Amino acid sequence: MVNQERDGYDPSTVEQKWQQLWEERGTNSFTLEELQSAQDPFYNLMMFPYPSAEGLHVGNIYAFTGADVHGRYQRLRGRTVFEPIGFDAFGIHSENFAIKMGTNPMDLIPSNVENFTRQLKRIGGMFDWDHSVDTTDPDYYKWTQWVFIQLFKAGLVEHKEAPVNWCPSCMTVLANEQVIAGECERCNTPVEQRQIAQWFFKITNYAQRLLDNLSHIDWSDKTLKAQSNWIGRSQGARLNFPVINKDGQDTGTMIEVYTTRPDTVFGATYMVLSPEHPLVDVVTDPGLTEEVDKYRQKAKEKDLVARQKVDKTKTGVPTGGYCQNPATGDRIPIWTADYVLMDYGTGAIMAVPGHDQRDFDFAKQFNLPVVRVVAAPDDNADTALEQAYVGSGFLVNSGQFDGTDVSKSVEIVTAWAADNGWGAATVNYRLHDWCISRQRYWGPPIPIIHCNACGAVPVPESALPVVLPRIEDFRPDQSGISPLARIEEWHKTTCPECNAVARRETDVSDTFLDSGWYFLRYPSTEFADRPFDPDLMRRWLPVDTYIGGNEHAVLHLLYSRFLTMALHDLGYLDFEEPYDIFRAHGLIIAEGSKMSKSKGNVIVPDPVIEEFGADTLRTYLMFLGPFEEGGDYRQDGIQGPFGFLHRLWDSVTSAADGEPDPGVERKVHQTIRQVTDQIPNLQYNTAIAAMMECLNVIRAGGRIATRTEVEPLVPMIAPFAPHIAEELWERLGHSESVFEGANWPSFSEEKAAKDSVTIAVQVNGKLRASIDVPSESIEEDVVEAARADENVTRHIDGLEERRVIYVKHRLVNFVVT
RNA sequence: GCCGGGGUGGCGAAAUGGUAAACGCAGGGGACUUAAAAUCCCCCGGGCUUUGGCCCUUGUGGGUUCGAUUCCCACCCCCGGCACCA
Repeated sequence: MVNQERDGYDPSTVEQKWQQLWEERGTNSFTLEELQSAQDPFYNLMMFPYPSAEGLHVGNIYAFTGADVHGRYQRLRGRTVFEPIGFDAFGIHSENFAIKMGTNPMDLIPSNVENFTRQLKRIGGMFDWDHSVDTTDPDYYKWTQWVFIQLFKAGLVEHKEAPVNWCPSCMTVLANEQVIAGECERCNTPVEQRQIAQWFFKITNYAQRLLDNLSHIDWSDKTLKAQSNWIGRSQGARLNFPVINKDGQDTGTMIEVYTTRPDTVFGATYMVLSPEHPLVDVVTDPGLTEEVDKYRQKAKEKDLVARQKVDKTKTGVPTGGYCQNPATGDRIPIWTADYVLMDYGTGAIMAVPGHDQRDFDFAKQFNLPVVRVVAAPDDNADTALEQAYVGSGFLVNSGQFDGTDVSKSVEIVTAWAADNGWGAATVNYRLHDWCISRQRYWGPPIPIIHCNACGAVPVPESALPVVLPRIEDFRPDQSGISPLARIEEWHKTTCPECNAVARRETDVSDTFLDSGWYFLRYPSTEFADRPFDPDLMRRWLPVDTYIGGNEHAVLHLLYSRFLTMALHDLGYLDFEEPYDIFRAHGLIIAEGSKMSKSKGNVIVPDPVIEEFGADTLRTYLMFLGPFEEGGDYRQDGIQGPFGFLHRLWDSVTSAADGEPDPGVERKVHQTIRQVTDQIPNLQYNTAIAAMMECLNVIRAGGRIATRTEVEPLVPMIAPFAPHIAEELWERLGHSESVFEGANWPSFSEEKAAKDSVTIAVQVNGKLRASIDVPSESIEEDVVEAARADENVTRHIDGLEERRVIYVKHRLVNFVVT
């Protein structure tokens, strides 16, 4: 423990004082006029939290502090920094928690938001509380619904049937994460799939643009890669296989398959349709209908998670139908098997067991023929296949294409198929359309009215918001559909077009829609008549820096890019990418292992702030390790930054007038240089270490600092420890906040320059001496000084000197034999 | 299986081709003090040592280089994500 009596630093007094002053003076908040006229604007965004009942944990604080440091630094450099925060309070988490507690989410959320607000203020974030958003506020979700309607009008919204996880015992829709090992997490009943009509956003229309833009946005590499993998562009071909009857005659039905290896078509020995494929009924032999139906029913009973698990033992049944392989003319059987997914490609494949491991496994299981159509350079057409071969080589057993190298075969065979009218090159994406329907209560109602005569009609914009009614019975029940469907007085309405009796859509929208556009709203919260003001958009958007967790690498970050792109195309925005820079922060663990309630190692910030202050906690978190990699929170380690801030306080408050010591001044300038370089690159841990080192030099031997030596450390520590920085800045005689005006210190290369340098002297790469030489010494002098060193002499005497390596200001290496 | 990120003292870590272990924690010794705290000074990867020094050490094995924690190849382990994507 530090003696507070002596140095007078009491974190809680200082922090309360400055938090109050910031609020009174409006230090961190903007008026509308200020936003409209801001010079050199910098939009500093961080991912807004979901306000849980537990409150903020140290992982949240870590993320917010790292982003806040970035914003505060930009402000100290003179930029006008807008740093808003809000609450992503709709969604299944809040709803499940409310169900568990037996509380209505409408009561639960405000108290959570209040608690989060208190905690966020306490850690000293530079938040503009006048521009906060809460996604559950009708003034906000009015515009979420507006976004839906704009996309609907643009033809980017589609209503179609899609499978959902269904618990037959709870009679409710489950989210994927509520399905544990194929069973409902609440009652352990096996989960099945149900087809329900749902609303989709056609994000796949944008797949190529979403992929292409990745090459010019400045994002963390791992996030870019995750998005690119998620979009999953693949190049291949669609091939048509005619269905034939028992006599080998064409029935007029075609099965279209997608393949990335059209060149292996000669090896397609059977076909597989996904159990959901509509042609299964058409091709199935009447004698096998029962078997096939049984299999399809079994597949349906699998939940969506289990269905996609890799399983060594493949299942499937023959349909009794046949196709003709258009390359060989052979008759090949049609099977149905659940290893083929309706979701991808065309939901049907040509099976090439020789060159696809899944098809190979299936063929072995059911004794289907395996034909080699690619041979490795040292193999031939008859080399046996022990497993699917996917390497390089040349085509075999492929008619006129025998001998074609596989590097060219895809193109050549596709062209042949196209010429003969049974195929075409195509691009396929793994990305699916975005299902935004939720058969739940806690979200914004989807603003659609279903009319028997007019179909699905959007709610007129003048009638927005469609307010989510407070209902006591918000839990899922036996009816199995959205809770709002039970409230007739709510969903019964009239059609906006024909005035007939009609019904409101009773599904609510996905939380990712709420968070998909929130950054557009922050600057415009004053405007009740528009979601975002065009002038403010031009001044502040796109976001300059967005910092958040990589757990949102695909969903949130992809959806918000899509919405921005769509709104751009509709003429609402003049940019199409929302975030210039995105950086993913690392994860905080505690005492070497992941924080979890069950382990009981969750660090709660409040008691830590109580004992050490927010400034120490912030500085410690940023000191733990590289911000983009995370760190290990250890209880004992906080003493380091705590002591550092105390010593800084002591040195600043006792600083004397006078000339700085030249050696100390050099260190100060070197430190400014390093910290200035590292903070914008989020290298916070080493920037803090540099300041610690600098203060150690200033205080060495118990010396009292001069004011010029220690003053630059105050604005430099300010991004990390804003309260103590404000207090010390004031005590140094400044009347304004350190954050008003560009108070970042400057350095001079001249003053940072060393007048002597330590040179490592090696013989054959091994260190034999260290010598000090004047930094402007010429090579010859340094080499001679090195050669003169006694220990060096011992190692080179009597040997032949072949080379001397000289690296300025670094080393001399004598290469001898 | 695929795609990321990692593996360095007792611990968190630093160094991106040039003195491995900066900074901090924990530990040990000393100064100041009636005492404690705070502050300041010293030690703190391992081994050998004639105390001058010498040898070993960044997951493992190889390579490139005067020189490799850093670049290349192969392998092992840990963490995260995706996963029958045709």
